[in-house]
Amino acid sequence: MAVNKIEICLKEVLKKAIIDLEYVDDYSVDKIVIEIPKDKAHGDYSSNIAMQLTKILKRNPREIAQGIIEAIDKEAGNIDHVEIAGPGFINLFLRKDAMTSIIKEVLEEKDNYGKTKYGKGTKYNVEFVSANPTGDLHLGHARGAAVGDCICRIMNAAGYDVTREYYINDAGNQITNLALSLYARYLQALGYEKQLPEDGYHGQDIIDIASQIKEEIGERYVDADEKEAIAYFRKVGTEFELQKIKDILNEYRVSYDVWFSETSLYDENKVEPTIQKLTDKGYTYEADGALWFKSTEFGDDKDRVLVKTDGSYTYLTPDIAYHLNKLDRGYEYLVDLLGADHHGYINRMKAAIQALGYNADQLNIDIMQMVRMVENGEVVKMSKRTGNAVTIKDLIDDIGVDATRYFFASKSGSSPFDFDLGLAKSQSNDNPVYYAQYAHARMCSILNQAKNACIDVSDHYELLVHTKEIELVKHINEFRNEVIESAKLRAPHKITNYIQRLAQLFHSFYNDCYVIDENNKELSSQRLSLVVASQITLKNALNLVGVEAPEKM
RNA sequence: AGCGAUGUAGCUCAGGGGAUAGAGCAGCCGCCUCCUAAGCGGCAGGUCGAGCGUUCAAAUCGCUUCAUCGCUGCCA
Repeated sequence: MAVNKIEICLKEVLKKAIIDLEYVDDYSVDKIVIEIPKDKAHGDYSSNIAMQLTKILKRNPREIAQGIIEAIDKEAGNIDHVEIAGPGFINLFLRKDAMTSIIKEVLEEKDNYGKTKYGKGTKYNVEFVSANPTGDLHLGHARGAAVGDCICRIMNAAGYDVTREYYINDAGNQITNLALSLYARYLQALGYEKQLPEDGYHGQDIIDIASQIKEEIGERYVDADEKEAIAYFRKVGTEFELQKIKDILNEYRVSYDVWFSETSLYDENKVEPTIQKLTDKGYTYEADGALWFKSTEFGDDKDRVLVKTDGSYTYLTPDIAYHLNKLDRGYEYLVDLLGADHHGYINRMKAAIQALGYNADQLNIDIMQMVRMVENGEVVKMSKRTGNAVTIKDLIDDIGVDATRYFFASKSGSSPFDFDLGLAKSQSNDNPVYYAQYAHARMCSILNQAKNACIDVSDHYELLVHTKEIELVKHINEFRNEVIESAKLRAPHKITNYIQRLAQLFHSFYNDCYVIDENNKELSSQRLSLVVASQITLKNALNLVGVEAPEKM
C-alpha cells in the first residue's frame, strides 16, 4: 500500500505505458519500483522497470525504456521530461510545482502529518526492557528502552495498534536473593552482625533501600521469625526496586501500558494449566526425574526441562505461560526485545507457542546486540563515579535524555556498538541531536519574525523553484513512507537518518533562501509555508524518537 | 566444536541487488553591516575483512575462509 500521491501517480502512469505498449497484459503496481536517485542529476524519481522487463521480453533494456518514455503520459504524471540513463534506468524529471502540494497537506494535518493507517490496526504487543526488579537499569537496558519505546511510537504512527508491556520477574530465586540481601543490609544498618549471602546483591542501592526501610519500620524485623522477615523484604524490596525502575524510565520518557507480574501467573493459576496443555498435546515426557518439553519437534537443538527434579519450575515454564497469556489476550503478533545474551531463547519459545497451537511467525524476537562502554580504547565496565555498572541515570546525568535517546535510536539494534562515554560527554554540543534541534529552533525563530512582520502562510507555491526549496519539499514528501518503512523493519534509526537529512536540507535552504522580505511579501509568504511544513515535519519526526523539539536554543 | 551477530573513512555508525559508497565526530581552507555561526560552502580521507560463485548489474545474495563478540544450565 502506497501512501504518497505523487508516487502512486507515477507508478500508474508507468503501468499504463507498459500495458499500452503490450509489453505485458497486466502488471501489479506493487511490482513497479520507483526510487529517488542519490544523484539529483538522475531525476526526481527513477525506475528500473525496463531492466526488470528484460527477463520477460528478452530485449535490450534501453530499447524497452525507449518505448516506455515515448508512451508515457507526461501530463497525467506531472512529468516535465524523461531520460534513459545508464543500463536502462528511466529518469523522471517532474514539473517544478509537482510536489509543492505536499506543503498544504502538512499544514492541514499538523501533528498528524506522518501518521497513516498502513498497519490497519493490527494488534501488536511489544515487550521490552523487562529487567528483574533487583537493581538499577544499565547500559544495555538503556538501549533496549530507547529502541523499544521508539519502535512503539513509530508503529503507532504507521497505524498499528501497539500495547507496550513490561514483564516483571518477581517470583524467582533472584527475588529471594534480593530479600536475603536486603534483610542482611537492614540488620547491618541497625548495627547487627549479618553476612550478605554469597551470591547476594552487593550494590549501594541495596544499602540505600535497607536504610530507608530502617527509617520506616525501625527494629520491627530484628527479632521476628526469619521466614516472616524474608517474606516482608521480598515484597517491599520488589516494590522499591520496581518503583525506581518506573521512575527512571519515566524520566527517560519511556512509558508502558501493562506492567505484567510473574507472580500473577501463579495467583491466577496460569502455569500448571499451560504444562497440562503441552502434556495433553503429547509434547512432554518424564525422564531423569524431571518433566521435559519436546521442543526438538519444532526445531530446537535439544529438549528443555519444565519441572526440575526438585519439583520447581525452570525459568522457561512461567515464560511459556506468559507468552501463551499474551497470545490469548488477542494480540496478533508479539514482539520481544531481548539482549544478545538471550538469543538461545528464540527457538525454545517459538517451539512452545507452536506446541500450543500458534504460528511461529506470531512471535518476533528482536535481538539487541551488546553495548560496551569504551574510554580511550579500553572497555570500561564500571562507572567511575559510583564504582558500579553504568546506569541509565549516569547517562541521563552525563549527556541528557535527548542525546542519550537519540544516540541509541540512531544505531541499528542488530549491530553491537561501542559507546564512548568520554566522547559523548566532551562533544555533547556537537552531538547530531543538537544539529536537528537547532534546525527546529531556527524554524521557530523565523516563524516568530514572520508574525512580527505580518507575513502569513500562503496556499499556493508557484514561486518555490529554488533547488534548495525543491530538495526540501521532496524530503518532506517522503516522511510518511519513511515512517512506514521504519515501522515494518522496527528500525528507529531510519527515522534519525531522516531527521538528520531534513535538518541538513533546512540549514542549507536557510543559508541560500532568505525568508522574511518585506519588499517581496508573496515570496516570503510562500517560503514561510515551506518553513512551517518543515517545522511540523521535524517536530513530528523528533517526537517519534522521543526527543524534544525546542523553540529556542 | 555447534548456533547467532558483527567486520564499510582516523573514531562511532548508516546504506543490505542498481548509476560516482554516505552521515556525524576528528583534520584542513573559506563565509556573520542581513530571519540563531550549535550554521553554511569547499578540501582531504575507502583494496566495503579476504576468496570463489549467482546476475545485465554485488558493499548488498550464496558458499568458503579469517577476525571479534555473544550464547550453547534441571541459572534467570
